[in-house]
Amino acid sequence: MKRAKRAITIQDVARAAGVSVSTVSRVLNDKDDVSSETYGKVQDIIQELGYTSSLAARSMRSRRTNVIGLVMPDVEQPFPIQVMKGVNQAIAEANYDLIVYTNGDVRKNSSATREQQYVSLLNGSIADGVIVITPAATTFSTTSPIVIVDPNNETPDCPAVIATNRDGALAMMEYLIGLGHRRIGFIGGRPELQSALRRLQGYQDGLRQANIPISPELIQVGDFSTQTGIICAQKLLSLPSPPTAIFAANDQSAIGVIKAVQDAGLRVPDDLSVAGFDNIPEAACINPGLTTVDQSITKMGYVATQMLISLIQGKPLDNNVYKMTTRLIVRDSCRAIASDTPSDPEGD
Amino acid sequence: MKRAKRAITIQDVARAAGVSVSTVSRVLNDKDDVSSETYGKVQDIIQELGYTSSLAARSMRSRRTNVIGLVMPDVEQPFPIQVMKGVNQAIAEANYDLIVYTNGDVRKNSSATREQQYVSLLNGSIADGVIVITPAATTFSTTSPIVIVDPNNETPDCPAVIATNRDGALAMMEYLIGLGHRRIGFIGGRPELQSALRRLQGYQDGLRQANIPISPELIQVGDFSTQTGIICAQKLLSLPSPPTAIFAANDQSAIGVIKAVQDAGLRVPDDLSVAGFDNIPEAACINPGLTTVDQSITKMGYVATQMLISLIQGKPLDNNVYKMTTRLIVRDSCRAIASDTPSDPEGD
DNA sequence: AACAATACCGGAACCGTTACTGAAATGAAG
DNA sequence: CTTCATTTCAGTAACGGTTCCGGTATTGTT
Repeated sequence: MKRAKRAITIQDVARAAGVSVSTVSRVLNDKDDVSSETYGKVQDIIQELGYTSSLAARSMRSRRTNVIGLVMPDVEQPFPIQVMKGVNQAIAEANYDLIVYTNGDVRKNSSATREQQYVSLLNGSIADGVIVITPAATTFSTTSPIVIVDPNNETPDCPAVIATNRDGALAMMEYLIGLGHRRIGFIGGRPELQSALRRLQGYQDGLRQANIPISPELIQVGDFSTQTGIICAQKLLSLPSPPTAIFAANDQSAIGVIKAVQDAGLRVPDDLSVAGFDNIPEAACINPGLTTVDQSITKMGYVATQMLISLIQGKPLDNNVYKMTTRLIVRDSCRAIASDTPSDPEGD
Repeated sequence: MKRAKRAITIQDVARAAGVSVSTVSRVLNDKDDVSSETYGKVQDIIQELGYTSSLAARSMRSRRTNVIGLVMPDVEQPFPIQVMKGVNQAIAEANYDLIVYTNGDVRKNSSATREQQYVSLLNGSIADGVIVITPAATTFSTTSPIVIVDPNNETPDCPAVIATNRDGALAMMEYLIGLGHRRIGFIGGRPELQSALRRLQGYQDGLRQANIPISPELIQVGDFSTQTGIICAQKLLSLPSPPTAIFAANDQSAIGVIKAVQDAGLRVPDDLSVAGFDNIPEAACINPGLTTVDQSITKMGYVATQMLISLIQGKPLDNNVYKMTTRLIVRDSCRAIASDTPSDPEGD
């Protein structure tokens, strides 16, 4: 590894090329008032010295860096990772660069002030715009464009991409009820997040729609983690009258439910149906395949990035809020209830 | 969303507090020559205005940012994502911040010059040190510390974390041969990567050790992707004398192999044993569970970060190269060969 | 040939921050 | 009452770029 004492600066290039610093800068930024001869000479020197302009210095002076900032809540969860992939795709196509800002400590992340700090940090200095994933905060103060994925308020006051959480959950409930389930357990997500509340609402609306009374004991408060999914599932299973299906507010929890059920010596879906929400990659490869609600997480990141780039380039948005439609993904973790229910046994 | 016209600078804070800019700077950096009275006043104003210092300006002036840069080859692959998680953990513990630099386009990433660009970009301006994952380049020019995860040369000239790729592959071969397999197919990784070559070497050494001749037709050149895993598996299966086991150079390929085998109407492990390398999370949840080689990917990121932080703080490293030991993970995708081999059928 | 227009380039100011230098104020010591 | 050290702060020069402004040299126009 070569380890230079000092980084090569634009001064070094200028000196080597025998031109002024400002001329080198013009070459770097493809300004037109440079003779092709000088342009070539400077380019050669840049190649030769392996010069890369300092992002810090550049962004400080000219408020344009071609870098997009991404603030991630937690790198352990599949959801933000999936969003990040979508962001990455859009970034690549638009010839921007991506800087991800993240803090490993989960506990710190719920803090809204910390999120604001990151936004300020990126936006004020380095990035032309910022994307924030699943913030705890509901509002941000910023000088450059911002787009929020899965915002934490119902009617976001800044550009955002949201999934139709209630509709998706409702669709799942219609599916489960259609399979004959009447006692359906629900494992919620972190209650401080809007998306979790909307999914709970879909659950409740589904029951109401089918004239099934809502039983509070069937509703558990989770936190989107596998571990808590296991615990909540155990609670539901130990009820005097346990549910015949469990709908978890995200796939991570649902995977926990499947684990708990199998550990209890029961089989999915034969003894209990399990449904999730998100359609993360793991949902397809676990056994049994998880029936879930797809919300095109990667596409959410992709769309958010396109929106942000439009804003950066000064183009107005068609819609300030992009609603990502959800889609029911039927795999093998749910089954029609057959025993002791003399309803309509369709051939399936 | 509040959208200020101009970001708040240290000047604004100084003016509001009635002190000089340099005093505010000293408060920010906890220098000792400031009276507690002034300190409190300035802190209050900072809170009130919601001031965050510009990372760009700060890093330009003082060569200390408390930020660590991570250069990722590709955000689609599980390997770098796993490493990133480990990096993130160590970052959080050490109270650093993390900036990830990535470029979405896979084709661009193999370019060594592009990697160098990213390294320069981060190191020269923003980050106190840089971690590079699975570079195509073998050497980097940099002014600040750098640690490489899975470097692309056998004897790295800069601090690195490497898995014992050959040993791990050898252990897998011993296991497979111990199960009675003699015709073992191999699906390699991207041949320009050192880790892929070392695994191939482990495969060959395993055969040699057991006095099994190396058949070139059993060795396929892959690229670590699931898609290519499928294609290579199909080629191997269509051989006049197909293998009884396939060892893929990574889990992604192995998953492709399982798909291809199942699509061909065969069963894993009954008709064919399949083994992988990496132990990515998916390996545990596919059906059948993939027998693979664990190389503690997350820990690689964790260790690399600790090494980098030591270097940043001026502490010398015990070892310039950290070798991560590999471990055989036996799941359900391999089975002892029973039919038509009158060797030694040990009870297992 | 004289002048205007244009292409090309250098000089200098500035972006927001920190490090260094030094000055005013205060207190201690002679 | 002077002298000197100490505390506390303000002023200023960088850091590495970009951009505006203006100055030559070249070209075009009459």
